[in-house]
Amino acid sequence: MQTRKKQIMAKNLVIVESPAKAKTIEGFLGKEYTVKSSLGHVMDLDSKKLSVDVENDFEPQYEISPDKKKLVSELKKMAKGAETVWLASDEDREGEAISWHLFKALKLDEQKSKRIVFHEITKSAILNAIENPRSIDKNLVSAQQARRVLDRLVGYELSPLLWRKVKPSLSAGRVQSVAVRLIVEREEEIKAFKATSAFRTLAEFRLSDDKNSLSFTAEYAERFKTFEEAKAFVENQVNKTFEINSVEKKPGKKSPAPPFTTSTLQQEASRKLGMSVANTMRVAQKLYESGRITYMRTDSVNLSGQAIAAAKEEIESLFGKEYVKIRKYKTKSKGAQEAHEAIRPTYLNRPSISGSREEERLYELIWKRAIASQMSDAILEKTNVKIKSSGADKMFVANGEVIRFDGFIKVYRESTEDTNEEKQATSMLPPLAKGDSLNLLEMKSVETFTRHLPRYTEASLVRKMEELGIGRPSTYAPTISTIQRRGYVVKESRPGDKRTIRNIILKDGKIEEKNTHENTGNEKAKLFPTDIGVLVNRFLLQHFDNIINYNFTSNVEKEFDEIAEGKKAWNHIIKEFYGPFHEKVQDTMKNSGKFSGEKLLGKDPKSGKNVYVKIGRYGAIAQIGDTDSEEKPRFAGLQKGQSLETITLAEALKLFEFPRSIGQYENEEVTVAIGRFGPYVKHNKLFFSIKKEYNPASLTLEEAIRIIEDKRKAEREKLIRSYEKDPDVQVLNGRWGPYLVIKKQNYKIPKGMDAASLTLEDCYAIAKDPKNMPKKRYVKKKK
DNA sequence: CAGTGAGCGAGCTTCCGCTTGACTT
Repeated sequence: MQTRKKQIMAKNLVIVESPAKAKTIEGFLGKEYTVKSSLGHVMDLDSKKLSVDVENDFEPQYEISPDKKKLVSELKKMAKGAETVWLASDEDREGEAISWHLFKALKLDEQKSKRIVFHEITKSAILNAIENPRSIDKNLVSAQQARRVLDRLVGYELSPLLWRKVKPSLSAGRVQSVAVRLIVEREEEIKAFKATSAFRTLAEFRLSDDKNSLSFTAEYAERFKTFEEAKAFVENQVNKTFEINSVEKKPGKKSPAPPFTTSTLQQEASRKLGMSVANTMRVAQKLYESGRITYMRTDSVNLSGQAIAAAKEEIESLFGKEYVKIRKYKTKSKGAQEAHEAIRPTYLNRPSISGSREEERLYELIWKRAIASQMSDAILEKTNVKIKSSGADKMFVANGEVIRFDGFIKVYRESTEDTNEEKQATSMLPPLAKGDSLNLLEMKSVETFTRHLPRYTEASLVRKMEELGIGRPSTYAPTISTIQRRGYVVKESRPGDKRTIRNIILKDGKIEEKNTHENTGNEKAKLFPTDIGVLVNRFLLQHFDNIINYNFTSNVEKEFDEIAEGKKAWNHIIKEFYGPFHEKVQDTMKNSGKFSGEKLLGKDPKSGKNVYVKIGRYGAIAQIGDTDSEEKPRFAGLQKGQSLETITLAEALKLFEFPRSIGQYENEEVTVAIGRFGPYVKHNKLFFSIKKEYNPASLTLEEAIRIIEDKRKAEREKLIRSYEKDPDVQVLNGRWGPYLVIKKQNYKIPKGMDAASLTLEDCYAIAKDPKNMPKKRYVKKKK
């Protein structure tokens, strides 16, 4: 085979991290080069053990990652046949370690292997790299090792402590625990927040001598604390005269945002396209693999010279020379390693591509942002107008903004942050001059409330993490799913409350008081902490505040830098940390009791016993009676939506009304109970989930029978075919279409076969073919 | 996920950062 021959004969083997990159680079290099990818790290610590010898200078026990065994042996074979192996992993701490691990795993020869680096995937950059090889930077590798070992020690000592003291299967780590802390603390701030209100007074004016001129709005420079003050003020404005006191014009400008990094892409895709962080990355990966964009996991805002030139050309041809402004951006984020370019289209002369709807929209966003980053400033003219009332001490103020030259705004405008700041409305202003007399069309004093800090969205959490230097572009999305999977945090939409707003309106010389309403506290796809999240955070804060300190990562990063510079030995750094840390872990393990968040709600009126809520082995539970009393306490799980913090005694007592017998059906007892997955009806050993439209507390026998019959009907419709001769064989209709079941084993039905007309023999044949076996799930979660 | 929470005890869970597939009943 052609490729095989080429591989054996290739004089040079180049190894990069990503296969898409390998393909591109192979095109740049001649026949004498074969380019392969390592798919990231090839060696790691065994996940089953601590794999760090804490007694022996913290020697890490690396092994070839189980899913990389095949790849490594393949690369090893190819390396043997090559004259030179070029280790071309990314130029950052992790990349250096990947090269080192490849060197070890492939058993490379120092004479025959070279380390090269490049920051952009262009022919000249690659050729330049080949001209300037170096050797592996062992100090940088040590810094990575320190990072890896520290994370392992923290994660694998804290997590088991949580299993013992809080709940099994929990986890803690340098990054995830801080992410949870951010969300828990934001929620606490929101709970402690008390909204206050003030009255803003807005007036709509028009020039007196020009009935056709544009009307505009100005705000009085004082806000009134009370309704009475506001009312007195507005009443005093009746039949007063208004005149322009001053008009001030100032030039202003706006500059474009830098091209996307992983974090800014996630934020803008969330705000502008409503995409989740994980989805954004999935779609970006597709665009990358199909050669549409550069690498999507990057912390760099840098563009290659080639890209800048292409952007310039594109802007010139689309909008003209005056729209071009070449800019070099510098990263501001902590701990950025800048191994790649910013995220940009591979070809800047393509404003759009064809693909799935999401691919098209995300691509367009990336194109616009990259193009706009090389465009001129928008030139603005800001106007500030002050208006004097004959019946007020302070002025009314109007702000206007006119765009004199649109510049980059022609293409792209960054969306605004979700903050608690009120938007300062600017409006279009008619031509105004000092001394102009104005007619008052309407004046309104409106009650406005202060707002609490916003809850985090996935994307705004990433932004905050980046700001703190916690996590990396490749881990933002996975970290966010981890903290949700562990049950520390939930992403939810919650309806808000209606709030009454008082208004005082002056129109046509008459004063009117009016109440209007606004919706407040409505949340869409925001992150909320759960009981467990709050509890684990409290536990960690109590015992390990140094680790979930917001500065922990940036402090250790400084030490990693010193290791990289050869100023410190990596295991010294680890030793300094581990001594006191490990002692604290052991002390907590021994001397601290269960950390269940137990809370006394009150007394059960029937038995007089104490009623508690706490976190149990499977989640939040209510308990009647004391644990150390002679009589066993009774337990009941809390329902979805209930929380330790908000549950009342009455609500907790209600939970003990289950399981409850509600009658007989087909000579079998029907009971209602609440399980881990919500309320259910039990009948003849079978379970039937109770849907939201029913209330389990008052479920009648009739309703229960309907639930049972509905499920039976669905079951009947599920069955496409069964066979008299062999009752073990069934053709069923599932979520993903028809499938075959033989003795509880599922099989895929090959494409092109009609499920309804399968004979028993067909079924056996399908079951025999290993192709139709359901493959093992990648992420296996089994007890 | 499977409808528990006593008590005993075995056996399991877990980190962060690099990368893609393979896959869902």
